[in-house]
Amino acid sequence: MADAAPTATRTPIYLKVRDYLADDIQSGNLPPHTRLPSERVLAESHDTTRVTARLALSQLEAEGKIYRSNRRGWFVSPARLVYNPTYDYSFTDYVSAQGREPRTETLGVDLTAVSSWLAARTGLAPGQSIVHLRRRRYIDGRPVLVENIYLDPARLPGIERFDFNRSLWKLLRERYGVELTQKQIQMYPTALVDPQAEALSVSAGTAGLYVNRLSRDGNGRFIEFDEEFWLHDTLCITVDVNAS
Amino acid sequence: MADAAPTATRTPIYLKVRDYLADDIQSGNLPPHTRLPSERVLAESHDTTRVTARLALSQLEAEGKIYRSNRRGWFVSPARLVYNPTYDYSFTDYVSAQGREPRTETLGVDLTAVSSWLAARTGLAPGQSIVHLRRRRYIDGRPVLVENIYLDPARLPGIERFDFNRSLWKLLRERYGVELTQKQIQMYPTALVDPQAEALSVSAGTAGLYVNRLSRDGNGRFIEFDEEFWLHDTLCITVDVNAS
DNA sequence: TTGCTCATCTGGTATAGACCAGTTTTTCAG
DNA sequence: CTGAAAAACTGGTCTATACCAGATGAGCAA
Repeated sequence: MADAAPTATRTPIYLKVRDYLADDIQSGNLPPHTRLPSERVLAESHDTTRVTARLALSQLEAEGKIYRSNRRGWFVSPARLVYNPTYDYSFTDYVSAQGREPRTETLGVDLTAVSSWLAARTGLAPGQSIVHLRRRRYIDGRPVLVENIYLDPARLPGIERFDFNRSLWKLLRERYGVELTQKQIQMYPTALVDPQAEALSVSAGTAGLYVNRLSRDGNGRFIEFDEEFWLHDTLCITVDVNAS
Repeated sequence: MADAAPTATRTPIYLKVRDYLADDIQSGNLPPHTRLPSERVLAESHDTTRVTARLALSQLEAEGKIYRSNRRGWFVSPARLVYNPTYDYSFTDYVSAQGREPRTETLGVDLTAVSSWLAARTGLAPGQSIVHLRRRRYIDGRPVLVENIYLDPARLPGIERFDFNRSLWKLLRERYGVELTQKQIQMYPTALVDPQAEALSVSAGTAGLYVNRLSRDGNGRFIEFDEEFWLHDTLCITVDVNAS
């Protein structure tokens, strides 16, 4: 007889908490970058436990509506950056054009050997020297991606000495007269794991988007291979196609 | 003095369990669609609790290495489908070409009115009649996406009476002589929530990839708008660009 | 063989704590 | 006022347990 009560309330608690917060975000009560109440406060105010509150928060994180900052709290995600990987606009141009503030940080430049994986993807000879550039990029002060860029020093002599905190494509165009006319892009959602997760100050397993791009010049010659690891909530990819 | 022990073991338990399973998958010990040991067994064999075992499993799920089947267990993910949304190949062709078995299921066809959101995206008049088609698609028996397709009955008379379990694009080409020459594609990672999550038999919050595609004919006239909700571990998107 | 029941297995949801490691704020000595 | 130390707070990881609901398979009845 205890279960004679109406079974209408079949919605799990964590989904109610999720929807409660989602409404607050949707309505504009919680603008982007606002900090949410702490897990303990959320749990108490919904009369539940931290584990359940975290379930709700993880749901919103998976939807891209909130993000976490290590041991600082949960924050409302800003709008996604609209990003068209087929265009030759630089990250800086994109971000600025959408009213946001871009920043690029070079994490390291070194000369390394082409791995067998990279060789298979690019057609370069395994073991040949290649310039490896690592960068971290920010939008409005939040790190949103890290990337590995591979450039052929034989094709681009002296490339390792430039300032990589600015647009690489502009550099290629202006200093080397290179136009990137053929691109092969691959991308898929996956979790960020450790070298990248740490570089973005997120915990391992945070949802991400992996994008790589192989660029050649008009003669089909290798110019650049770029691997980007994005936080999954930061971008919306667009592609326009006009078939012949 | 208790902490005089070497602090080498700073790796959380759930990451060890994750790596243990990842190795087993990587090495081929656990081929695609194999069921993993149950959470209770995993917890016991790693001398920990179910909560921690679930953390490890969630990590692998986020990476796309395993998937869950509602209350049946955790399974090894098969390879991602390579999918090029700019090409005119049908889902059926893609999947077959990669040695997998496609299946398409029509969930419903109805005549509805163009919503303001759809109008803004497509340029159609708000309120005008439109054919709404819902389908679910499978790879090797696993449901991997649900989609909403909107077609203009004025442009495609009688469209609602065809068999949608086959390729829509072939139908458009063969019965209506329509070629889809302009496409605008948007996509971003997000969680699957309820109408879609339920249709795919996954729990709300499962990671997904949202893709939409607006197609026009050679004259720029609206033909189709398609919204796809994919399980995030099922595909790898590729795009080729040849700039002029 | 077919179809049903039922026990058993699975993951899904939830409670109630605990300690740790960073971050932020407060406090207080100088 | 300044700067360093301490306290208070945050999420991160973890234990131990409970009950529920859907999936599965064994066993049995027709």
